[in-house]
Amino acid sequence: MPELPEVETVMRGMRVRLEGHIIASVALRRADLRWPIPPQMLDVLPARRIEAFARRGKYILMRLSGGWSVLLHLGMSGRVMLGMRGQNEPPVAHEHVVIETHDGCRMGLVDPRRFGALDLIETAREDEHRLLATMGVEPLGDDFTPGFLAAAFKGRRTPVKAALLDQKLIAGLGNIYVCEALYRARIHPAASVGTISRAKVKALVQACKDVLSDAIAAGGSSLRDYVQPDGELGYFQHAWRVYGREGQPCGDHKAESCDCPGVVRIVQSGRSTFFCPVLQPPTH
DNA sequence: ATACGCCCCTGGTGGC
DNA sequence: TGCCACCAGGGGCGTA
Repeated sequence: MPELPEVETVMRGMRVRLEGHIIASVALRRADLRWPIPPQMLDVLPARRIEAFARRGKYILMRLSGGWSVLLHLGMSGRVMLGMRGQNEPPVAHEHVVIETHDGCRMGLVDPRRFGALDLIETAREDEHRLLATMGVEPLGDDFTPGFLAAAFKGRRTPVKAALLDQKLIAGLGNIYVCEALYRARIHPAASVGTISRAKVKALVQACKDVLSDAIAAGGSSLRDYVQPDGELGYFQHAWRVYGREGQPCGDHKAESCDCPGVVRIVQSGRSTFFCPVLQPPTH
């Protein structure tokens, strides 16, 4: 479910509901997600104040008093359920972790496939964490520029789809938004990065930023308030222009139209890629 | 040092 | 209904 915009929106929801609150209890219903959950969370978290939230790529950081941070990744199927402590709540399947605060806020972490991750780290050493240390630039940050991307692409033959998915290069783009960004920039997903013109690189950087900020804006507006009893945010606008539209016309019907015979689906490094064969020709 | 499969795991969907 | 193959937003890791 979550790529950068979804993670950002989940984090904002957590911030609104939990920042400033004191943790009362932690329940680990399962000892492991992708990796073991450090059991010392049970000792460390209670009585600490939730000071701040941050996002790094697709990771959420929850910073606590006393110099501890909780690191959270939602994997493919992770969801954060935010609500109030209740009595007759039906149990939620795959709710592996529950954190409650003194004033009754309840956060459940649901993750059926358990590709997600949860860890406890010292706030001062967040950047040294093995999962964060090698992360690339934030695509919405000032460091992600045409110059940066052109330098990274120079002389390399990696397919551009794979390069954009590489979290060590750019942190936060996933399969859907990469397809959408390549479509907006009119670049074929199999193009070797070293062959992409400077103008196209520039368009690609802008397309990445646009596609992410559009989705964040849609996510924020779809949450009227953050007092929803669940974190079921999913993908906000399902109006993808190419993703999931194999055989259908590309674009968003209104603003764009194309005579293409339909969106094409190919598989690159084991994952589906969708693109328009007319607007994203193999050479340019 | 880079690149590519493999694998982790559960659930939904569509065909027979 | 049942069974089965296939697919799914991620990403680390071992092997070449």
